[in-house]
Amino acid sequence: LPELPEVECIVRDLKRNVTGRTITGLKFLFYQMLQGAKAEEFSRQTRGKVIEDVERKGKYILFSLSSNQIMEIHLRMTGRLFFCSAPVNPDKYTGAIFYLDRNAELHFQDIRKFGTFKLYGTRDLSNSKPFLLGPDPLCEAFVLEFFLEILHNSPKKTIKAFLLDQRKIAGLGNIYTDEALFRAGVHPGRRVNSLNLQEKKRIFYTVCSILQEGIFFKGTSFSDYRDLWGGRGEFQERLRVYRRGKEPCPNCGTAIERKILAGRGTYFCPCCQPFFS
DNA sequence: CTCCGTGCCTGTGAGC
DNA sequence: TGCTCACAGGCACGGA
Repeated sequence: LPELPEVECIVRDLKRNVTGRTITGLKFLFYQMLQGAKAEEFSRQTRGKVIEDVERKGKYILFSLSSNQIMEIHLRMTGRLFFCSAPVNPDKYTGAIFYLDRNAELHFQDIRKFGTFKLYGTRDLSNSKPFLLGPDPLCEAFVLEFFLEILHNSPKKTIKAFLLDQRKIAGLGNIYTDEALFRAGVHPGRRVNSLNLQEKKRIFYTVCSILQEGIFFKGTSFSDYRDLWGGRGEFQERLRVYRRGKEPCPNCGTAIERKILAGRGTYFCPCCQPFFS
């Protein structure tokens, strides 16, 4: 499940390996990622274009192509990008192959086919989804004062729903949200307006630090995530509550609980993260 | 505004 | 062993 740290790792590797390369061809093996767009048209518009830059907005990957085009890829649940410097046979989950110059290939693979591709002009960028996201928690502008302000604007939301809302903050998913709240000692079902300043400060700090730690350990390969070369991250070994229902809390030994909150399987320690309103 | 359910997909693993 | 079925959670959408 690629969240901000996983997408950041992929984008860093893409920057080093595909920027400056020309897309010499694009072949589709399934079409769900196009969401109704015409494959032929998509291929025609990317063929011959130079990848000038790759960047991340939240969990979106944006390729800047020559002739002022942006290609947006979202990996959703099980999407992967796999780079190879020489041609390889696609596996059964490969949905698209970008042929690059010097014989390199970039394969898009997706078991569940939820991933999406979009293509638009740089002029339309301000109307695109990635531009409508909340602030990136790793950017310099994301300071405590700002976090307190946006929290203040959503008093009735639960803190878990708030952190997962990409219009408030961009990049957190289910794994890093649960881990950040555990480290902050805050129950995921708490309403934002029930949090005191200390708790808000701890959440701010743990959100920032958990994401940086996730990047440092090359992401969470709990199940599906792989890096640009198919390698695994290491952060799954450092998860303290996610998918550890019934196991003892690493702080106090109490059994970790699992409940559905904000529509997701949610893990927390009932002792270290007490609920009250 | 906010919450909730549904749809999109397929692999995994528990239980019978 | 082999079958069924709930579950995994990203985002969009419609309705309460």
